[in-house]
Amino acid sequence: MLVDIKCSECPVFKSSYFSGLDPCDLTDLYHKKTCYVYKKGQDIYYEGKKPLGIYCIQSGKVKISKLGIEGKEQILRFCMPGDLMGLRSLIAGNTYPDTATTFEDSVICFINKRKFFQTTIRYPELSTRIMLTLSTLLEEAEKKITSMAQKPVRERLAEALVTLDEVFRSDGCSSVISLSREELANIVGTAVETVIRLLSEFKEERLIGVKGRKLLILDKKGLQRIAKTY
Amino acid sequence: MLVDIKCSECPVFKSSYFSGLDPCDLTDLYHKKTCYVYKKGQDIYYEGKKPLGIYCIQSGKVKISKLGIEGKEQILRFCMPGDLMGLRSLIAGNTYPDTATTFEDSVICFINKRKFFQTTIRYPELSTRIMLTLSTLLEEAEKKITSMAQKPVRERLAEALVTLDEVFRSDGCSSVISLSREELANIVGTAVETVIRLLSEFKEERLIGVKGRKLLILDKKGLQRIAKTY
DNA sequence: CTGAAAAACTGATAAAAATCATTTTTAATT
DNA sequence: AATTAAAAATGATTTTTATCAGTTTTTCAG
Repeated sequence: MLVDIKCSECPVFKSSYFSGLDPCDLTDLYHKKTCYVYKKGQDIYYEGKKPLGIYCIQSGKVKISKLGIEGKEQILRFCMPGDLMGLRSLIAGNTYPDTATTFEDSVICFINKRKFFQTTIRYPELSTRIMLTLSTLLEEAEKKITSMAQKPVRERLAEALVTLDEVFRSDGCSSVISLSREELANIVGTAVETVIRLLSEFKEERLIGVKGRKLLILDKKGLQRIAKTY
Repeated sequence: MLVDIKCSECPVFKSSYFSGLDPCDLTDLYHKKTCYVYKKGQDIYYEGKKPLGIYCIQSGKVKISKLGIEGKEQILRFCMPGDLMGLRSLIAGNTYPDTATTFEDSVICFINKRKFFQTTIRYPELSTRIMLTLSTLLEEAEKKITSMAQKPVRERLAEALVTLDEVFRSDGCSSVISLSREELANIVGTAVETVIRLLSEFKEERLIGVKGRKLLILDKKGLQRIAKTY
């Protein structure tokens, strides 16, 4: 598979952070970046590691998680093609506070720190976009804090399924969510058994379909009603 | 009380976002800003309102909260002198996703959108600092999500007390935390009665002192041990 | 295709936390 | 200083959720 393509020919280029660069800078970026192919389940970076640059997802999906009490995984969010990963730590100059793991086979480009900052300085609209991204992530995080603080597990699980549906949907068709029960528990903040019991309830209520590990959202409106996300 | 002082003479100037501005821009900023005096408990902005600029705290403390299920308050964080408030929404161009309420009598300056962006564009290091602030807030928020998901109430309350101690400490002396039990519950995500019972336990264990509404941290290390924040 | 390991599921029980009802204390106001 | 409203505290009870122990199903390497 050809992965080391020109940025201008990248499937995510139009909607990417770099769409505003002029051809010359774009060619330069292409020469400086490095493309890597990752198998499902591989770490791109991990908690405590020093950032050397940023990662841009060409294809695939990535899980961002954090270690909590006694090494228990807390899943924070998912990154999709076109997303930059590791922005935060690169900017703050800290080690990564979380771990990025591919969720399926993925192609991810690496741009080193110096090159990235050079480009950022030249393109103020890139800075603006980064601020926008950080702002959006922060708003989502604070919404999640509120859910965690105030909603019971059933509501949080419904909320998570609705969010996942949006993340995993390809085209218009209803998406298939393929996460282990444990991963669902690590998103919602509950025990695996509780997730299993609640999924059975949702299935009983014809809100979801269950086919082995794969979940199918059947009644998104119904789940949203349970989740109380208006 | 004289509040409409020159930015360069502001008590928080040295450590402020604007410390890098040259004298000319600083004078201009001073002429464009507006100072307001707020009584304790007043809203500076509220959820759903459109941002018209940003707020810079000259003196006082501000509580940032969000409405959750059935209007229940979720307290997200506190802002201190020198902090900018409302950055996020101004950048994202959205209505405020949260409410800022003074926690004590405060003096807060307002800088309108246009002026602020003019300045930001002229000073790349200001953009960088904003990105840094947003990054830090995001990291803290994601840490809090993990706590909410994985820690029992007792640990979360201990954690909140340690954080509050750092927020409210003036100089080196141990700080006095003056929040209602309900507000503590709205930080931690629990019921008021649970907070009351746990505070009694902490008092019993000589971790805190209770004098009416005022709490005194007696054994920060001990609380950190309970909170499991190493 | 088969067997072992992992994941999913089920039921019983325990623990944590919320809710409800009531009393006591504190703070604010006249 | 007395009055009153709000906040804090306490006890009993219920609900929610976690934990434990065991069974069934699925997945995947050989």
